Order: sequence, then structure tokens, then C-alpha cells
Amino acid sequence: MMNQEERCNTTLGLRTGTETGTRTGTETGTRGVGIKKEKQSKKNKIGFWLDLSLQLHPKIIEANDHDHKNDYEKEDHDSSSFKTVDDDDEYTIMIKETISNTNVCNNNNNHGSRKKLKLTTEQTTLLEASFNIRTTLNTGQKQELAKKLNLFPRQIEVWFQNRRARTKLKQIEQECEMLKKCCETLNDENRRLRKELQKVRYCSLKFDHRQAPQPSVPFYIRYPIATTMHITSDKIGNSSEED
DNA sequence: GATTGTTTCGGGTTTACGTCA
DNA sequence: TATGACGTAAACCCGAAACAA
Repeated sequence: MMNQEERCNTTLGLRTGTETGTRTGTETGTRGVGIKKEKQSKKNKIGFWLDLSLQLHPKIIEANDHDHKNDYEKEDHDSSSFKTVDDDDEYTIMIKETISNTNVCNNNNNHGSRKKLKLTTEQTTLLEASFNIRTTLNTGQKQELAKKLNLFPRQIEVWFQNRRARTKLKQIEQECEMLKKCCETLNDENRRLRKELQKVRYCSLKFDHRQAPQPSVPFYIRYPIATTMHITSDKIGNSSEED
């Protein structure tokens, strides 16, 4: 429940736009100061908006897609920056009832939940084909595709955004896998070289025993690293691989 | 050149929905 | 059959950048 102070925290706005399902351009943008502020403080705030939306050209909706289309139309409005009421508490309901017969609408989500559209196979196929040609669309291409698929341009936009994100995620996963394998290979190589080093140490000890008194510094340390590596890989390394 | 409004995008999150144990 | 966990994808939110007026 809201307290008295919150109840008084109301906003009044004017909304323009169309019923075509596209955004009105006020949803995003850091410099759209006035409207942006309203959006950021939408929670726990009652907002009244005068809706001047126009239905320019009612879309022809296929029978089996009817519910989803209507839902999306509602959804698209709800997703705009004017959704200022989130929960149907007593006060909100009262406000709704009060203003229900006027042109003022508060753009509340009527059912408290959004419907999720599942794209058909044909739609997905065409979208994928378009994505393979180009990963971003300009306005014209977006509208053309939306017309073809009987979707809203906003849906096309969202699909492409999500698709780009999925592509990037897959790419990152692949790169991660590659680095893992690379790391494993390097670890294997490291283990192999350590083993070879042990063998060299062992050989040098035997050699010193036969040829000379035990030196104070181990045999392998007396050679520069590069030389040691050379001996290791070319001479002894081969024999170790035969093991 | 600075300011403002608009559009688009990336990154992250939320949520509806399907699947499976 | 019911249900909860989980994965997926559509939709959403926000900040940043680019661009035009």
C-alpha cells in the first residue's frame, strides 16, 4: 500500500503517436530529458496520460495470430515511456474507475502480465535469412520485413537485437573453448618438458659420475637456457618420445 | 560551437512459455 | 497428473553514441 505522500506523487502528461506498434521515439535517449525523467521514476508513481494515438491503417490480422497481434499492440503501448503504473493496488483501481469514461488513460497493463509471442517457423526462417544477408537493418528494410512477416517493425528490431546478442554470445563461447584447448595443449607441453628436464638431470648425474668428480653446480645449469632447450628438444627429446 | 531532440545499438534484465525429471 | 527447476527467446530497460536541426 502506498502512503499519503506516494499517493500525491502524480504526473500529468500528453501522449501522441500511432497505433502501428512502433515506438514514438520518446522511449530512449539520454537527452530526451523531460520524458526520460518520467520513465526513470515510474515506480510507485501514478501517471495520467492523455492518449492521442491514431489508428492510421488497421493491420489485417490472420485468424490464428489474432490474439498475439492484439497482445503485442497492447504490449507495445505498455513498453513505451508512459507506463507509469505497475501494480493494481486499491488506489490505482480507484483512479482507473474514476477516469475510465474520459479520454485520459493511464496506460496500465490491463492484465498485469505480458503475452509472449512465439514466431512461426516461416517468420523465423525469413528473419534468419535476412540476418545472414545483413545483421542490421535500416528503417526501410525493417518496415519491409515487418510487412512481409505481418509483424511490427519494433518486433523486427527486437529480433535483430536479440539475434546479434546470441551471435556474439556464441562467438565468445567458441573463443572460450579455443582458449581452453590452447591452455590444455600448453599444459601438456609443459608437463612433457618437465619430464625431459628430469631425464637430462639424471643423465648429467650419470655422466659426471663416470667422467669427473661430482661438480658443485649441476650439469644442466652450466649451459645457457637456449642451449639446454636445444639439446632437450633435438637430442634427448626424440629419445623420450620413443619411450 | 553548444544545445536539444531523435534514433539506434549493446549489454543486461525480466518474463512467458515449453520441456523434463 | 501436478509441480518445480531450468533453458530459451521475446520483450523490456538503460546508457551511450551518432546525427540533424
